[in-house]
Amino acid sequence: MANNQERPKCSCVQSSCTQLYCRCFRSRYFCSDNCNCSGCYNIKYYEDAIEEISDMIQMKNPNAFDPRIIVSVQDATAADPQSSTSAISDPKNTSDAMPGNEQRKHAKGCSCRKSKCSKLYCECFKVNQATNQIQMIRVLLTA
DNA sequence: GAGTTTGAAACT
DNA sequence: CAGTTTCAAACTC
Repeated sequence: MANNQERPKCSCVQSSCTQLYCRCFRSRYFCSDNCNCSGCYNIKYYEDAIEEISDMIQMKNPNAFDPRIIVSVQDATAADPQSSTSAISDPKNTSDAMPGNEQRKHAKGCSCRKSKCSKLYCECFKVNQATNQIQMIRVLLTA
């Protein structure tokens, strides 16, 4: 757990990594040494400000930081045998408080036009790829 | 490595 | 709420 395999890195210039443009910020990671951002405020030192800004954004758009986790179909059977009755297809089930159980997968559609969601331009595609890799690793570990 | 394309976020 | 602009990343050369 010490290593973050998937640390989103960014190259933000204008946003100071304080807007959702920034992948790190949107994923709620602090920018790291691997980032190429300039004027970055998304670091531990400015944690206070970041938190404040995040709060502001969340107030405007509660779904702003929702990870657009998508699909990961097989995961449902393996990790979540009992609660398959709900949560996924129930938007009214407030996603607010569910500590310790983050099996919910709400897909937030993309707006891809040209790439047909088969290029990394598509955020859904990216998430799928990441999920796929994680599953592969999990399979390897389980086997 | 510089320039283009692409889609998400921000803005009007 | 639809159209436009801004932004950072994926892609191309």
